[in-house]
Amino acid sequence: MQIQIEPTSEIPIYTQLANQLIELIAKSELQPHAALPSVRSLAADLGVNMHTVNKAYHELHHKGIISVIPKSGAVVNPLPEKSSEAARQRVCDTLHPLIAEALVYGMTRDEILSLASSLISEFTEE
Amino acid sequence: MQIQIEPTSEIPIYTQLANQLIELIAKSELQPHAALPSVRSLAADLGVNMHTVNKAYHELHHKGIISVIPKSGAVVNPLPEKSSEAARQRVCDTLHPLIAEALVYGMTRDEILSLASSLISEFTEE
DNA sequence: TTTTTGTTACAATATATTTAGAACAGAATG
DNA sequence: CATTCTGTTCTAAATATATTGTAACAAAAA
Repeated sequence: MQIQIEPTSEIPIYTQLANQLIELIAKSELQPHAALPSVRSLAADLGVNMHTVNKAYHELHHKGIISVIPKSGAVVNPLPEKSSEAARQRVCDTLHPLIAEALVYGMTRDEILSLASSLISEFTEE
Repeated sequence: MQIQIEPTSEIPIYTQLANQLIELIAKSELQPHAALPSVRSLAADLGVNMHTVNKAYHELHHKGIISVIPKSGAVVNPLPEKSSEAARQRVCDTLHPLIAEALVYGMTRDEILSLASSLISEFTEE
């Protein structure tokens, strides 16, 4: 489980962890039905508190990306064949201000779209 | 200045404000060299504290989007003809985990790219 | 049966967010 | 020139969030 936490980052540790787990799933390095490490063992590996890992897991659970089975553990959910409306809305809400920022930075439509395209390739072609 | 703040949002007020100002600039409703309202007047309009508006302005200043002239006021910077490497990096850093999330939600490459494209149009064609 | 698991509870610390009040000096306005 | 407005700075306080620690519990797994 190749995960790097930067304790001095302005991004909360639980968010860093949730993001990196999402990226591992997107790259299929964590496949559907795969069991995630226990909150205690992953916390020990990363040098953070159990509750911090637990918080990351529950954020992923809330987004429907993993299932947390009480007293047992967490497993990766299968990728839905069709994205839910709620999921698309979540992506849209985050993407909206980011697109505005990119435009204000002087990025062109093509620059933005090819950046997005290359980031997608990074996950789907590795 | 059509800005709506949601006090109960999990997104900090100063971030909501900064994002909406960026969107106004992206839509050219706030044009280059336009003066932003004083921190006191905008704070009064929005029903928030002066320091909260000040924090939003300085975040935009830090991103190079506006200039804050001491003891005078804030003005919108001209859109750069060419996006800086730092700006592109900032967009990339935010876009990277979002793309991963969209893929894990089951969104296809085309769904993601056409969502991005339509969001770009929303700013450039209105 | 023993170990491991997530869960829950209480507590403590640190940081971030938001508000408030006041004072200051430079800029803008009349 | 005098007044008003401006962002800046400072202190202060309240609230929320983030992180860690310890402990105990009951269910699952070994």
